[in-house]
Amino acid sequence: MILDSETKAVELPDDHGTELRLWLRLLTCTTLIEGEVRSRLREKFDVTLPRFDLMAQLDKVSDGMTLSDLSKRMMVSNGNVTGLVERLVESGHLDRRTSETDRRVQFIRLTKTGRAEFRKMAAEHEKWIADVFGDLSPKDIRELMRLLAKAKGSAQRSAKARNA
Amino acid sequence: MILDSETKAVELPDDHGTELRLWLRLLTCTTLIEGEVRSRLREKFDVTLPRFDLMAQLDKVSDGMTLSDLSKRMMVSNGNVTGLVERLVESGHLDRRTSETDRRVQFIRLTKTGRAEFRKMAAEHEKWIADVFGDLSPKDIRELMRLLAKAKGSAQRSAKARNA
DNA sequence: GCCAATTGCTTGAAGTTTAAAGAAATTGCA
DNA sequence: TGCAATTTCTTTAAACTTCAAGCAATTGGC
Repeated sequence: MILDSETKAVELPDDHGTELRLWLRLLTCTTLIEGEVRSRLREKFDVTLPRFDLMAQLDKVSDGMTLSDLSKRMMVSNGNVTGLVERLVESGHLDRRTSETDRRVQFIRLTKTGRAEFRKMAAEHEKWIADVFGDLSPKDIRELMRLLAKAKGSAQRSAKARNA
Repeated sequence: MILDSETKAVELPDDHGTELRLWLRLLTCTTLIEGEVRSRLREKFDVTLPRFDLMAQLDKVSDGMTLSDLSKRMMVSNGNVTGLVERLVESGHLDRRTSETDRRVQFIRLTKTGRAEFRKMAAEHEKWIADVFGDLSPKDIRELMRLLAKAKGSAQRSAKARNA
C-alpha cells in the first residue's frame, strides 16, 4: 500500500485497475441480460435478437427509415443492415420503397403484420426486462440512469478525440 | 399524469418503461465502448476482440484452462470456443494438450509468444478504458460498480428463476 | 461389471457481423 | 456546365456466433 504525506491511500499514477474492473462488470451485466433476452425471444417467438432490435427501431417511427438511419441507430455496419432487412422483407415483416427524390435511398417500414407481431413481442420483452431489474429500487434505477448517461458522454468524448 | 390520493405521482401497475430505458442505456454504453475497443485493437494490433477476450481469460492463470472453463467464463457457446481456440493455436498464440486422466479434456495455454503479445495489448487496452471513463469521478465509479453488481445479481436471479 | 446418464468437445447449418471494395446517385464547387 | 467528392447502398470474404446433433469418454448407480 502506498500512502501519501498525510497517510491516506493513493493510487499509483498509472494504475487504471478500477476503470478496467468497471468495464468488465458493465460488459458482464450486458452479456448476461442480452443472452437471457436472446433465449427468451427464440423460445417464445422464434425470432433472433438482431431482427427484434431492427424492428424495434422501425416501430418508433410511423413513416419509415433509411438503411443508413437504421445502421447508425443500431450501431452496426451498413452491410449488416442490408442483409437483415433483406431477410425481414422476405418474411413479410418489412416493406421497402425507393425514394423518389434520391434513387440511392430506400425507405424501410414495418408491414401491418410486422408491426402487430412486433408489438406482441415488445410487450413480453418489457416484462422480462422489468423482471431482470426487479431487485433494483426506483432510486437505484435513477442513479444507474444518471451514471450511465455520464459514462456514455465520457465514452463519446473519448471516441471523438481519437477520430479527430 | 396519474396521482394517488395524496397527490403524488404514481406509476401504472404495468408500466415498466423505466426498466426498459435503463436496459437500452446499458446496451448503448456497452456497444459504444465495445465498438471503440474493437476498432483500436484492430488498428493498433490487428487482432479481433474475441481473440483478445479469450487470451485475457487465459492470461489470468498460469497453468491453462479447459475449453469448458473458457466457454463458461466468456459466456459464449462451446462451439464458439472450439473455433476461436483452433485459430489461435494455428497462429501460434495458444498451446493445447490433452488431459492424462480424462481424454475428453483439453488444457489450453498461452504460448510464450502469445502471452508476451497479449501483455503488450493489455497494457494499451487498460489505458484506453481509463480514458473512456475519464470523465467519471472515483465516487461515480464506486457507485456504478455497486449498482452494476446489484443489477447483475438481479439478472442472475431472474435467469435462474426462468430455468427452474 | 454393466449400462444409463452425464460431461467435454466437435461438427454442420443458419445467421450475424465486420471490413473493405465497389456501384450508383447526388451534391457542391470551380 | 463539368467533375471530383460524398453519400447510399450492395457485395464479398472471413470471422464470429448460436443451436442442435453427435461422438467419445467418464461417472454413478445397480
